Amino acid sequence: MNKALRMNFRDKEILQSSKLLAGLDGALVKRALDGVVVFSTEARDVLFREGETAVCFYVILSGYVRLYRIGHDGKEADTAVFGPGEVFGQCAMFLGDRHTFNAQAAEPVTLARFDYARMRQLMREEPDFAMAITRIMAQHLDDARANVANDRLHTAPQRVANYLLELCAAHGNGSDTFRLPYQKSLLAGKLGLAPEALSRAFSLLKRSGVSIRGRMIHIHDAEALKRI
Amino acid sequence: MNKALRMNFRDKEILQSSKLLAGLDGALVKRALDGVVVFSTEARDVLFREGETAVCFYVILSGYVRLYRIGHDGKEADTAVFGPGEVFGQCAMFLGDRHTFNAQAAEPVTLARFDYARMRQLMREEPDFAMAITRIMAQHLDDARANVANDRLHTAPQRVANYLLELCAAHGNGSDTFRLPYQKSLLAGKLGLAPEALSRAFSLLKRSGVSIRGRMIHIHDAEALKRI
DNA sequence: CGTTGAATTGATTTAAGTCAATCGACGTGG
DNA sequence: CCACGTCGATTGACTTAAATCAATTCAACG
Repeated sequence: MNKALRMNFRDKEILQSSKLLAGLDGALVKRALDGVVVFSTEARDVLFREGETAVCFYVILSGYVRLYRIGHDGKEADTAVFGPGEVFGQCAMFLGDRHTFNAQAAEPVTLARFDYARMRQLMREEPDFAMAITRIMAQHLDDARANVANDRLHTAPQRVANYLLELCAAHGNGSDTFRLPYQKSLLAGKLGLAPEALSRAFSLLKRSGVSIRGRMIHIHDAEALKRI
Repeated sequence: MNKALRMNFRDKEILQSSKLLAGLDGALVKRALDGVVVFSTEARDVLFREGETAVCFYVILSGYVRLYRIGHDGKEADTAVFGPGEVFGQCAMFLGDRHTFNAQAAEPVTLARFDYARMRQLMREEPDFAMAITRIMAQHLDDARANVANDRLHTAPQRVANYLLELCAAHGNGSDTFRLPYQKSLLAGKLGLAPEALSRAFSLLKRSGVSIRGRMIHIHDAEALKRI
Protein backbone atom coordinates (compact mmCIF):
# COMPACT_ATOMS: atom_id res chain seq x y z
CA MET A 1 0.00 0.00 0.00
CA ASN A 2 0.97 3.60 -0.67
CA LYS A 3 3.67 2.47 -3.05
CA ALA A 4 5.10 5.16 -5.28
CA LEU A 5 4.69 4.72 -9.02
CA ARG A 6 6.44 6.12 -12.01
CA MET A 7 4.47 8.98 -13.52
CA ASN A 8 3.26 7.66 -16.85
CA PHE A 9 1.99 9.46 -19.90
CA ARG A 10 -1.65 9.09 -18.92
CA ASP A 11 -0.95 10.55 -15.48
CA LYS A 12 0.73 13.55 -17.05
CA GLU A 13 -2.24 14.09 -19.34
CA ILE A 14 -4.67 14.14 -16.44
CA LEU A 15 -2.42 16.48 -14.46
CA GLN A 16 -2.17 18.88 -17.38
CA SER A 17 -5.92 19.15 -17.60
CA SER A 18 -6.40 19.26 -13.82
CA LYS A 19 -7.79 22.28 -12.01
CA LEU A 20 -4.26 23.03 -10.87
CA LEU A 21 -2.44 23.10 -14.18
CA ALA A 22 -5.02 23.55 -16.92
CA GLY A 23 -4.40 26.76 -18.82
CA LEU A 24 -0.86 27.25 -17.57
CA ASP A 25 1.98 27.61 -19.98
CA GLY A 26 4.00 24.50 -20.84
CA ALA A 27 7.24 25.55 -19.19
CA LEU A 28 5.41 26.42 -15.99
CA VAL A 29 3.59 23.08 -15.99
CA LYS A 30 6.92 21.36 -16.32
CA ARG A 31 8.31 23.29 -13.36
CA ALA A 32 5.24 22.57 -11.27
CA LEU A 33 5.56 18.85 -11.95
CA ASP A 34 9.19 18.75 -10.92
CA GLY A 35 9.51 16.61 -7.82
CA VAL A 36 5.89 15.44 -7.91
CA VAL A 37 5.36 11.84 -6.86
CA VAL A 38 2.49 9.66 -8.02
CA PHE A 39 1.21 6.90 -5.77
CA SER A 40 -1.92 4.93 -5.10
CA THR A 41 -3.84 3.81 -2.06
CA GLU A 42 -6.45 1.24 -1.24
CA ALA A 43 -10.07 2.00 -0.55
CA ARG A 44 -10.58 3.48 2.92
CA ASP A 45 -6.96 4.42 3.44
CA VAL A 46 -6.73 7.60 5.46
CA LEU A 47 -4.61 10.21 3.67
CA PHE A 48 -4.33 12.68 6.51
CA ARG A 49 -5.99 13.48 9.79
CA GLU A 50 -7.25 16.61 11.45
CA GLY A 51 -4.48 18.19 13.51
CA GLU A 52 -1.62 16.53 11.69
CA THR A 53 1.20 18.57 10.24
CA ALA A 54 0.64 19.13 6.53
CA VAL A 55 3.51 18.99 4.09
CA CYS A 56 1.87 18.53 0.71
CA PHE A 57 -1.34 18.76 -1.24
CA TYR A 58 -2.73 16.32 -3.76
CA VAL A 59 -4.21 16.13 -7.22
CA ILE A 60 -6.45 13.16 -7.89
CA LEU A 61 -5.62 11.09 -10.93
CA SER A 62 -8.31 8.49 -10.40
CA GLY A 63 -10.91 7.63 -7.79
CA TYR A 64 -12.67 9.74 -5.18
CA VAL A 65 -11.56 11.18 -1.87
CA ARG A 66 -13.75 12.48 0.92
CA LEU A 67 -12.95 15.26 3.36
CA TYR A 68 -14.64 14.93 6.72
CA ARG A 69 -14.65 15.76 10.37
CA ILE A 70 -15.37 13.45 13.31
CA GLY A 71 -17.74 14.32 16.16
CA HIS A 72 -17.32 13.49 19.83
CA ASP A 73 -19.49 10.41 19.44
CA GLY A 74 -17.36 9.19 16.53
CA LYS A 75 -19.91 10.13 13.89
CA GLU A 76 -18.42 11.45 10.66
CA ALA A 77 -19.65 14.37 8.57
CA ASP A 78 -18.36 14.94 5.05
CA THR A 79 -17.53 18.48 4.02
CA ALA A 80 -16.42 17.76 0.46
CA VAL A 81 -15.83 14.98 -2.05
CA PHE A 82 -13.15 15.28 -4.70
CA GLY A 83 -12.68 13.40 -7.96
CA PRO A 84 -10.22 13.09 -10.86
CA GLY A 85 -8.43 16.33 -11.73
CA GLU A 86 -9.32 17.98 -8.45
CA VAL A 87 -6.99 19.35 -5.79
CA PHE A 88 -7.27 18.84 -2.06
CA GLY A 89 -5.19 19.42 1.04
CA GLN A 90 -3.88 22.79 -0.15
CA CYS A 91 -5.77 24.75 2.44
CA ALA A 92 -3.37 24.01 5.29
CA MET A 93 -0.55 25.57 3.27
CA PHE A 94 -2.04 28.94 4.27
CA LEU A 95 -3.21 28.04 7.74
CA GLY A 96 -0.10 27.16 9.65
CA ASP A 97 0.61 23.81 8.04
CA ARG A 98 -2.00 21.89 10.02
CA HIS A 99 -4.81 19.95 8.49
CA THR A 100 -8.18 20.89 9.86
CA PHE A 101 -10.05 17.94 8.36
CA ASN A 102 -9.55 14.27 7.67
CA ALA A 103 -9.21 12.84 4.19
CA GLN A 104 -9.95 9.29 3.19
CA ALA A 105 -9.93 7.39 -0.09
CA ALA A 106 -13.52 6.41 -0.82
CA GLU A 107 -12.23 3.76 -3.21
CA PRO A 108 -8.84 2.83 -4.64
CA VAL A 109 -7.28 6.12 -5.75
CA THR A 110 -4.21 7.35 -7.56
CA LEU A 111 -2.77 10.66 -6.39
CA ALA A 112 -0.04 13.09 -7.28
CA ARG A 113 1.70 14.68 -4.31
CA PHE A 114 2.90 18.31 -4.43
CA ASP A 115 5.20 19.54 -1.68
CA TYR A 116 4.24 22.77 0.04
CA ALA A 117 7.82 24.04 0.11
CA ARG A 118 8.24 23.84 -3.66
CA MET A 119 4.76 25.14 -4.31
CA ARG A 120 5.20 28.16 -2.10
CA GLN A 121 8.37 28.98 -3.94
CA LEU A 122 6.62 28.61 -7.28
CA MET A 123 3.73 30.80 -6.17
CA ARG A 124 6.18 33.49 -5.21
CA GLU A 125 7.97 33.38 -8.54
CA GLU A 126 5.05 32.81 -10.87
CA PRO A 127 1.93 34.94 -10.46
CA ASP A 128 0.07 32.69 -12.88
CA PHE A 129 0.66 29.72 -10.64
CA ALA A 130 -0.33 31.66 -7.55
CA MET A 131 -3.49 32.66 -9.35
CA ALA A 132 -4.27 29.05 -10.21
CA ILE A 133 -4.03 28.06 -6.57
CA THR A 134 -6.11 31.00 -5.49
CA ARG A 135 -8.75 30.21 -8.08
CA ILE A 136 -9.03 26.70 -6.71
CA MET A 137 -9.53 28.05 -3.22
CA ALA A 138 -12.21 30.39 -4.51
CA GLN A 139 -14.04 27.51 -6.16
CA HIS A 140 -13.78 25.38 -3.05
CA LEU A 141 -15.00 28.28 -0.94
CA ASP A 142 -17.93 28.87 -3.21
CA ASP A 143 -18.78 25.17 -3.13
CA ALA A 144 -18.57 25.01 0.63
CA ARG A 145 -20.83 28.02 1.07
CA ALA A 146 -23.24 26.69 -1.51
CA ASN A 147 -23.32 23.55 0.58
CA VAL A 148 -24.22 25.42 3.72
CA ALA A 149 -27.02 27.24 1.94
CA ASN A 150 -28.18 24.05 0.27
CA ASP A 151 -28.36 22.20 3.58
CA ARG A 152 -30.28 25.00 5.21
CA LEU A 153 -32.70 25.82 2.41
CA HIS A 154 -33.55 22.50 0.81
CA THR A 155 -35.06 19.20 1.88
CA ALA A 156 -33.46 15.86 1.11
CA PRO A 157 -35.38 15.26 -2.15
CA GLN A 158 -34.57 18.78 -3.32
CA ARG A 159 -30.88 18.34 -2.63
CA VAL A 160 -30.84 15.07 -4.51
CA ALA A 161 -32.77 16.58 -7.41
CA ASN A 162 -30.30 19.47 -7.57
CA TYR A 163 -27.40 17.07 -7.53
CA LEU A 164 -28.84 15.05 -10.39
CA LEU A 165 -29.45 18.18 -12.42
CA GLU A 166 -25.86 19.31 -11.79
CA LEU A 167 -24.53 15.95 -12.91
CA CYS A 168 -26.74 16.16 -15.97
CA ALA A 169 -25.45 19.62 -16.81
CA ALA A 170 -21.84 18.71 -16.07
CA HIS A 171 -22.14 15.81 -18.45
CA GLY A 172 -22.45 18.51 -21.06
CA ASN A 173 -24.29 16.80 -23.88
CA GLY A 174 -28.03 16.83 -23.41
CA SER A 175 -27.80 13.16 -22.46
CA ASP A 176 -30.27 12.58 -19.69
CA THR A 177 -28.86 9.15 -18.93
CA PHE A 178 -25.73 8.81 -16.86
CA ARG A 179 -24.01 6.91 -14.11
CA LEU A 180 -23.48 8.08 -10.53
CA PRO A 181 -19.75 8.63 -10.20
CA TYR A 182 -19.53 6.84 -6.85
CA GLN A 183 -21.36 4.80 -4.24
CA LYS A 184 -24.69 5.96 -2.92
CA SER A 185 -23.43 5.88 0.64
CA LEU A 186 -20.74 8.38 -0.32
CA LEU A 187 -23.27 10.55 -2.11
CA ALA A 188 -25.45 10.46 0.98
CA GLY A 189 -22.54 11.73 3.05
CA LYS A 190 -21.75 14.47 0.56
CA LEU A 191 -25.36 15.66 0.69
CA GLY A 192 -25.44 15.49 4.47
CA LEU A 193 -27.93 12.63 4.58
CA ALA A 194 -28.12 9.22 6.13
CA PRO A 195 -28.03 6.54 3.42
CA GLU A 196 -31.64 5.66 4.25
CA ALA A 197 -32.69 9.24 3.63
CA LEU A 198 -30.98 9.22 0.24
CA SER A 199 -32.74 6.01 -0.62
CA ARG A 200 -36.11 7.46 0.28
CA ALA A 201 -35.37 10.63 -1.65
CA PHE A 202 -34.59 8.55 -4.73
CA SER A 203 -37.77 6.58 -4.45
CA LEU A 204 -39.71 9.80 -4.13
CA LEU A 205 -38.02 11.20 -7.24
CA LYS A 206 -39.14 8.16 -9.21
CA ARG A 207 -42.57 9.77 -9.17
CA SER A 208 -41.07 12.83 -10.84
CA GLY A 209 -39.63 11.22 -13.91
CA VAL A 210 -36.39 9.69 -12.65
CA SER A 211 -35.42 6.06 -13.28
CA ILE A 212 -32.79 4.41 -11.11
CA ARG A 213 -31.17 1.04 -11.70
CA GLY A 214 -28.14 0.55 -9.50
CA ARG A 215 -25.91 3.51 -10.29
CA MET A 216 -27.54 4.24 -13.65
CA ILE A 217 -29.83 7.24 -13.68
CA HIS A 218 -32.26 8.32 -16.36
CA ILE A 219 -34.04 11.64 -16.23
CA HIS A 220 -37.29 11.74 -18.19
CA ASP A 221 -38.37 15.21 -17.22
CA ALA A 222 -35.74 17.71 -16.09
CA GLU A 223 -38.39 20.41 -15.68
CA ALA A 224 -40.33 18.32 -13.19
CA LEU A 225 -37.12 17.83 -11.22
CA LYS A 226 -36.47 21.55 -11.07
CA ARG A 227 -39.91 22.06 -9.62
CA ILE A 228 -39.36 19.66 -6.71
CA MET B 1 -27.31 56.62 2.17
CA ASN B 2 -24.16 55.17 0.64
CA LYS B 3 -22.44 58.51 0.84
CA ALA B 4 -18.69 58.45 0.41
CA LEU B 5 -16.61 59.72 3.32
CA ARG B 6 -13.08 60.93 3.66
CA MET B 7 -10.82 58.20 5.01
CA ASN B 8 -9.86 59.41 8.47
CA PHE B 9 -7.05 58.37 10.73
CA ARG B 10 -9.14 55.87 12.65
CA ASP B 11 -10.24 54.22 9.40
CA LYS B 12 -6.64 53.86 8.32
CA GLU B 13 -5.74 52.29 11.62
CA ILE B 14 -8.45 49.67 11.33
CA LEU B 15 -7.48 48.95 7.74
CA GLN B 16 -3.85 48.49 8.69
CA SER B 17 -4.75 45.88 11.25
CA SER B 18 -7.38 44.21 9.03
CA LYS B 19 -7.03 40.68 7.74
CA LEU B 20 -6.14 42.15 4.39
CA LEU B 21 -3.27 44.42 5.33
CA ALA B 22 -1.99 43.29 8.72
CA GLY B 23 1.62 42.23 8.48
CA LEU B 24 2.27 43.83 5.11
CA ASP B 25 5.07 46.30 4.68
CA GLY B 26 4.25 49.98 4.93
CA ALA B 27 4.90 50.88 1.32
CA LEU B 28 2.73 48.02 0.16
CA VAL B 29 -0.08 49.04 2.48
CA LYS B 30 0.10 52.51 1.05
CA ARG B 31 -0.14 51.16 -2.48
CA ALA B 32 -3.05 48.90 -1.57
CA LEU B 33 -4.95 51.83 -0.09
CA ASP B 34 -4.51 53.96 -3.17
CA GLY B 35 -7.92 54.57 -4.70
CA VAL B 36 -9.81 52.99 -1.82
CA VAL B 37 -13.09 54.67 -0.96
CA VAL B 38 -14.71 54.62 2.46
CA PHE B 39 -18.47 54.86 2.75
CA SER B 40 -21.26 53.85 5.07
CA THR B 41 -24.68 52.31 4.70
CA GLU B 42 -27.80 52.02 6.77
CA ALA B 43 -28.95 48.88 8.48
CA ARG B 44 -30.44 46.39 6.03
CA ASP B 45 -28.96 47.99 2.94
CA VAL B 46 -28.14 45.35 0.37
CA LEU B 47 -24.50 45.62 -0.72
CA PHE B 48 -24.68 43.22 -3.63
CA ARG B 49 -26.89 40.48 -4.96
CA GLU B 50 -26.34 36.99 -6.27
CA GLY B 51 -25.76 37.09 -10.02
CA GLU B 52 -24.69 40.71 -10.17
CA THR B 53 -21.44 41.71 -11.79
CA ALA B 54 -18.77 42.20 -9.14
CA VAL B 55 -16.27 45.03 -9.38
CA CYS B 56 -14.87 45.37 -5.89
CA PHE B 57 -14.46 43.73 -2.53
CA TYR B 58 -14.86 45.29 0.89
CA VAL B 59 -13.15 45.56 4.23
CA ILE B 60 -15.42 46.27 7.18
CA LEU B 61 -14.48 49.25 9.33
CA SER B 62 -17.45 49.00 11.66
CA GLY B 63 -20.63 46.95 11.95
CA TYR B 64 -21.56 43.51 10.70
CA VAL B 65 -22.46 42.17 7.27
CA ARG B 66 -24.18 38.92 6.46
CA LEU B 67 -23.70 36.80 3.35
CA TYR B 68 -26.73 34.76 2.37
CA ARG B 69 -28.63 32.99 -0.33
CA ILE B 70 -32.37 33.08 -1.01
CA GLY B 71 -34.49 29.97 -1.61
CA HIS B 72 -37.37 29.57 -4.05
CA ASP B 73 -39.87 30.34 -1.33
CA GLY B 74 -38.02 33.53 -0.42
CA LYS B 75 -36.48 32.10 2.73
CA GLU B 76 -32.94 33.27 3.44
CA ALA B 77 -30.01 31.20 4.68
CA ASP B 78 -26.84 32.85 5.95
CA THR B 79 -23.52 31.39 4.91
CA ALA B 80 -21.26 33.78 6.76
CA VAL B 81 -21.24 36.87 8.96
CA PHE B 82 -18.36 39.34 8.84
CA GLY B 83 -17.28 41.98 11.31
CA PRO B 84 -14.74 44.79 11.69
CA GLY B 85 -11.40 44.13 10.00
CA GLU B 86 -12.79 41.33 7.85
CA VAL B 87 -12.88 41.10 4.08
CA PHE B 88 -15.82 39.99 1.95
CA GLY B 89 -16.84 39.95 -1.69
CA GLN B 90 -13.35 39.00 -2.90
CA CYS B 91 -14.39 35.56 -4.02
CA ALA B 92 -16.00 36.69 -7.26
CA MET B 93 -12.68 38.19 -8.32
CA PHE B 94 -11.60 34.63 -9.13
CA LEU B 95 -14.91 33.28 -10.34
CA GLY B 96 -15.76 35.30 -13.40
CA ASP B 97 -16.67 38.56 -11.68
CA ARG B 98 -20.14 37.44 -10.62
CA HIS B 99 -21.33 37.38 -7.05
CA THR B 100 -22.74 34.04 -6.02
CA PHE B 101 -24.31 35.28 -2.80
CA ASN B 102 -26.14 38.29 -1.44
CA ALA B 103 -24.63 40.63 1.11
CA GLN B 104 -26.57 42.84 3.48
CA ALA B 105 -25.64 45.21 6.27
CA ALA B 106 -26.98 43.72 9.48
CA GLU B 107 -26.72 47.14 11.09
CA PRO B 108 -25.25 50.51 10.09
CA VAL B 109 -21.81 49.72 8.68
CA THR B 110 -18.76 51.55 7.41
CA LEU B 111 -16.87 49.91 4.58
CA ALA B 112 -13.75 50.40 2.51
CA ARG B 113 -14.11 49.51 -1.16
CA PHE B 114 -11.22 47.92 -3.10
CA ASP B 115 -11.48 47.70 -6.87
CA TYR B 116 -10.81 44.33 -8.45
CA ALA B 117 -8.84 45.84 -11.32
CA ARG B 118 -6.31 47.53 -9.03
CA MET B 119 -6.14 44.55 -6.71
CA ARG B 120 -5.48 42.09 -9.49
CA GLN B 121 -2.66 44.26 -10.67
CA LEU B 122 -1.24 44.46 -7.17
CA MET B 123 -1.47 40.70 -6.69
CA ARG B 124 0.46 40.21 -9.89
CA GLU B 125 3.21 42.60 -8.84
CA GLU B 126 3.42 41.81 -5.15
CA PRO B 127 3.55 38.18 -4.05
CA ASP B 128 3.06 39.26 -0.45
CA PHE B 129 -0.21 40.87 -1.32
CA ALA B 130 -1.33 37.89 -3.35
CA MET B 131 -0.49 35.72 -0.38
CA ALA B 132 -2.57 37.91 1.93
CA ILE B 133 -5.60 37.50 -0.31
CA THR B 134 -5.05 33.79 -0.61
CA ARG B 135 -4.71 33.44 3.13
CA ILE B 136 -8.06 35.13 3.59
CA MET B 137 -9.67 32.74 1.15
CA ALA B 138 -8.13 29.82 3.02
CA GLN B 139 -9.55 31.07 6.31
CA HIS B 140 -12.96 31.63 4.78
CA LEU B 141 -12.85 28.18 3.23
CA ASP B 142 -11.92 26.60 6.50
CA ASP B 143 -14.72 28.47 8.25
CA ALA B 144 -17.27 27.45 5.66
CA ARG B 145 -16.32 23.80 5.88
CA ALA B 146 -16.27 23.94 9.66
CA ASN B 147 -19.80 25.27 9.37
CA VAL B 148 -20.94 22.38 7.25
CA ALA B 149 -19.46 19.91 9.71
CA ASN B 150 -20.87 21.81 12.65
CA ASP B 151 -24.37 21.82 11.18
CA ARG B 152 -24.22 18.13 10.46
CA LEU B 153 -22.61 16.92 13.66
CA HIS B 154 -24.05 19.10 16.37
CA THR B 155 -27.46 19.95 17.79
CA ALA B 156 -28.64 23.50 18.35
CA PRO B 157 -27.49 23.70 21.99
CA GLN B 158 -24.10 22.26 21.06
CA ARG B 159 -23.63 24.80 18.29
CA VAL B 160 -24.53 27.63 20.61
CA ALA B 161 -22.22 26.31 23.32
CA ASN B 162 -19.37 26.07 20.81
CA TYR B 163 -20.02 29.59 19.65
CA LEU B 164 -19.95 30.93 23.19
CA LEU B 165 -16.71 29.12 23.91
CA GLU B 166 -15.20 30.54 20.71
CA LEU B 167 -16.24 34.04 21.71
CA CYS B 168 -14.80 33.45 25.14
CA ALA B 169 -11.49 32.29 23.69
CA ALA B 170 -11.41 35.05 21.08
CA HIS B 171 -11.83 37.57 23.85
CA GLY B 172 -8.40 36.45 24.89
CA ASN B 173 -8.30 37.29 28.56
CA GLY B 174 -9.83 34.63 30.74
CA SER B 175 -12.83 36.90 31.16
CA ASP B 176 -15.89 34.72 31.16
CA THR B 177 -18.22 37.70 30.86
CA PHE B 178 -18.77 39.31 27.51
CA ARG B 179 -21.29 40.79 25.13
CA LEU B 180 -22.72 39.18 22.02
CA PRO B 181 -21.31 41.19 19.13
CA TYR B 182 -24.66 41.43 17.34
CA GLN B 183 -28.37 40.69 17.54
CA LYS B 184 -29.59 37.26 18.49
CA SER B 185 -31.60 36.98 15.31
CA LEU B 186 -28.40 37.42 13.30
CA LEU B 187 -26.62 34.89 15.46
CA ALA B 188 -29.47 32.46 14.90
CA GLY B 189 -29.05 32.86 11.14
CA LYS B 190 -25.29 32.39 11.36
CA LEU B 191 -25.78 29.16 13.29
CA GLY B 192 -28.46 27.95 10.89
CA LEU B 193 -31.24 28.17 13.44
CA ALA B 194 -34.63 29.80 13.67
CA PRO B 195 -34.58 32.57 16.31
CA GLU B 196 -36.93 30.46 18.45
CA ALA B 197 -34.47 27.57 18.37
CA LEU B 198 -31.66 29.84 19.50
CA SER B 199 -33.80 31.12 22.31
CA ARG B 200 -34.57 27.60 23.46
CA ALA B 201 -30.92 26.62 23.20
CA PHE B 202 -29.98 29.57 25.43
CA SER B 203 -32.55 28.66 28.03
CA LEU B 204 -31.26 25.11 28.03
CA LEU B 205 -27.70 26.34 28.51
CA LYS B 206 -28.79 28.26 31.57
CA ARG B 207 -28.90 24.89 33.29
CA SER B 208 -25.22 24.41 32.38
CA GLY B 209 -23.79 27.47 34.01
CA VAL B 210 -24.55 30.23 31.51
CA SER B 211 -26.22 33.49 32.49
CA ILE B 212 -27.88 35.64 29.84
CA ARG B 213 -29.19 39.15 30.26
CA GLY B 214 -29.96 40.77 26.97
CA ARG B 215 -26.73 40.53 25.03
CA MET B 216 -24.54 40.08 28.09
CA ILE B 217 -23.30 36.55 28.64
CA HIS B 218 -21.61 35.11 31.68
CA ILE B 219 -20.08 31.67 31.69
CA HIS B 220 -19.80 30.09 35.12
CA ASP B 221 -18.47 26.74 34.05
CA ALA B 222 -16.68 26.45 30.72
CA GLU B 223 -16.02 22.76 31.31
CA ALA B 224 -19.72 22.03 31.63
CA LEU B 225 -20.31 23.84 28.34
CA LYS B 226 -17.71 21.73 26.56
CA ARG B 227 -19.49 18.62 27.74
CA ILE B 228 -22.86 19.60 26.24
C1' DC C 1 -23.52 -20.91 -4.94
C1' DG C 2 -22.60 -18.70 -0.89
C1' DT C 3 -20.64 -14.81 1.44
C1' DT C 4 -20.10 -10.02 2.18
C1' DG C 5 -21.26 -5.35 2.04
C1' DA C 6 -24.56 -2.07 0.07
C1' DA C 7 -29.17 -0.61 -0.53
C1' DT C 8 -33.90 -0.62 0.49
C1' DT C 9 -38.02 -0.62 3.33
C1' DG C 10 -40.67 -0.09 7.50
C1' DA C 11 -41.49 1.51 12.36
C1' DT C 12 -40.23 4.73 15.67
C1' DT C 13 -37.92 8.67 17.82
C1' DT C 14 -36.05 13.10 17.89
C1' DA C 15 -34.60 17.71 16.66
C1' DA C 16 -35.95 21.67 14.96
C1' DG C 17 -39.18 24.48 12.12
C1' DT C 18 -43.61 26.78 12.12
C1' DC C 19 -47.41 29.32 13.94
C1' DA C 20 -49.28 32.14 17.37
C1' DA C 21 -49.45 34.71 21.53
C1' DT C 22 -47.04 37.39 24.88
C1' DC C 23 -43.45 39.97 26.90
C1' DG C 24 -39.97 43.43 27.09
C1' DA C 25 -37.21 47.33 25.73
C1' DC C 26 -36.85 51.44 23.40
C1' DG C 27 -38.07 55.64 21.10
C1' DT C 28 -41.61 58.80 19.52
C1' DG C 29 -45.09 61.89 19.99
C1' DG C 30 -49.10 63.51 22.37
C1' DC D 1 -44.16 62.16 31.74
C1' DC D 2 -46.89 58.80 30.20
C1' DA D 3 -49.15 56.14 26.37
C1' DC D 4 -48.45 54.05 22.39
C1' DG D 5 -46.25 51.55 18.73
C1' DT D 6 -42.49 48.98 16.90
C1' DC D 7 -39.31 45.44 16.92
C1' DG D 8 -36.82 41.81 18.97
C1' DA D 9 -36.99 37.97 22.11
C1' DT D 10 -39.33 34.46 24.51
C1' DT D 11 -42.58 30.76 25.38
C1' DG D 12 -45.93 27.24 24.23
C1' DA D 13 -48.41 23.98 21.09
C1' DC D 14 -48.04 21.60 17.09
C1' DT D 15 -46.03 19.74 12.68
C1' DT D 16 -42.59 18.00 9.92
C1' DA D 17 -38.15 16.31 8.14
C1' DA D 18 -34.86 13.35 8.83
C1' DA D 19 -32.08 10.25 12.04
C1' DT D 20 -32.15 5.93 14.15
C1' DC D 21 -33.02 1.07 14.72
C1' DA D 22 -34.07 -3.23 12.73
C1' DA D 23 -35.11 -6.41 9.20
C1' DT D 24 -34.77 -7.81 4.58
C1' DT D 25 -33.39 -7.67 -0.12
C1' DC D 26 -30.07 -7.07 -3.62
C1' DA D 27 -25.68 -7.18 -6.08
C1' DA D 28 -21.05 -8.16 -6.75
C1' DC D 29 -17.44 -11.34 -6.41
C1' DG D 30 -14.77 -15.15 -5.25
